[in-house]
Amino acid sequence: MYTAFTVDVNTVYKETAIKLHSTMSLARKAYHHGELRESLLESAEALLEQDGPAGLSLRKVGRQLGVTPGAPYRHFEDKDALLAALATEGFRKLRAAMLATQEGAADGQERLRRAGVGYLQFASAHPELFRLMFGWMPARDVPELCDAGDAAFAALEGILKGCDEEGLLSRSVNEAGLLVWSAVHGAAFLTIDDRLKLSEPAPDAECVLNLLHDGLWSGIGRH
Amino acid sequence: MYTAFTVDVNTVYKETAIKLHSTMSLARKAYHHGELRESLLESAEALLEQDGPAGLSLRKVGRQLGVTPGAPYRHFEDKDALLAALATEGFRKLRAAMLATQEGAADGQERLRRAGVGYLQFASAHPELFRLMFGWMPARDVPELCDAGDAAFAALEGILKGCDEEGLLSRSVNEAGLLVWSAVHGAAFLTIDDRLKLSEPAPDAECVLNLLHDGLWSGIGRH
DNA sequence: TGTACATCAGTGAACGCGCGTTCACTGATGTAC
DNA sequence: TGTACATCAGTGAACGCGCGTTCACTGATGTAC
Repeated sequence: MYTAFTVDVNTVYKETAIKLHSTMSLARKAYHHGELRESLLESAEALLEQDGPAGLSLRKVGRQLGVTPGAPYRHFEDKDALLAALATEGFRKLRAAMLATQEGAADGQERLRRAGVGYLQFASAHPELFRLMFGWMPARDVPELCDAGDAAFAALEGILKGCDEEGLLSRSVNEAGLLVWSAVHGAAFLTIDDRLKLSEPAPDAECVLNLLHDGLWSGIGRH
Repeated sequence: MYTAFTVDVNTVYKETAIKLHSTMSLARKAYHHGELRESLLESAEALLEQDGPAGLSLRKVGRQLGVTPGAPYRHFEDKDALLAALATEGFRKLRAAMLATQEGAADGQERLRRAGVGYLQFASAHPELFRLMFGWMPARDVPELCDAGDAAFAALEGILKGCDEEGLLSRSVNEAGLLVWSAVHGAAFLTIDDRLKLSEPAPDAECVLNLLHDGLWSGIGRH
């Protein structure tokens, strides 16, 4: 029984990258990794953020996990499937980021502001993933991926509908949505491409979004 | 003298992809291409738009031009240099697109609108190039490329300054710039990623931009 | 509780591929006299 | 105008590389009895 070694292994090898699990943990190397699918996704995202999309290869991900080149194929049909799973997870996280701080918001306007901050923070935290999600997704039509993308957009739409019901909007939900989404999405890209030199040091997500929010809400024109 | 064949060649081989030039043109195959640098850039952009960044290789570009794999190295130090040149040219075209229809505009507001339309049209016409310009540029700091990018931004800034001098703006040029650029940039990405399902068929650049413009100028909130 | 066995999740070697890049070369161009 | 020659812009063969993917295999797991 390998499990007999659990304790020693945990202390002796904790400095190695090998992750130990209660049900497997063993001397040096597990034949069965145990959570390879999750680990692949994690490693792939780390690699993506580090080297960009061109630097992401299945072999590298496997290598980083101490696993054979063929191993990932037990969990993903091919490389594209891994990327799709990555993007899908990304959309879920993006949605979660928008909705994370909704509680306790006074009104629709404040809910919208908070969702925008979440959007920008997500993009800043995962720039390459964000690019992958938006630049690459249309190529493949994976239902799961599309659903996750739609759900993220639906979160924004829901908040705007709330605004509308509260009588806050001067135009249709669709028009307001186009404007709001464009502005936040554009700001996200400009931020991760480091094209915003508004101040030194670079302004954080909340600050950028407050500027956007004020401008969007009341316009840039003199009335 | 090969030039003696010019006329015949032009008629006989016009169906082949070989481009003939007054100073070289010859039987079937020129040793010296004549305009290889320009041709490489053209072919590379076509390939980029067709297959995306992953599908762009120097060898393919050369092949498409009927030239040896080594030939491009007479004109570009390496692949990155070609990409940088492509992006540089892209920023020049983007700037030109923004400024192309400025003449005859009644005021700053109209100038801003037209610049926005140009921006959107450029992105629609060259989606992959647009992505390359914005996603990839920060990696390398090629002075020419940075200059071209700055010049494009400066065009927008100039128009906004004009608006400011005409007393049209309710906020600073910097704040208005962040908002306007974000909105148009975001709309550009959403457009090329085909995420805007406002209407069927998809709205054109002018239409999307008019919506943005109205919203930006007067805000989405009820006053 | 123990044993047999189907299933699962890895191994590791191999495949063919297209890529970026180098290099010694050669044909074409253009310039000096 | 003609000739010699330096320079330029190609050739084509070769290099090593890392990649995605396949495949027969085997160790580990979990389930039925």
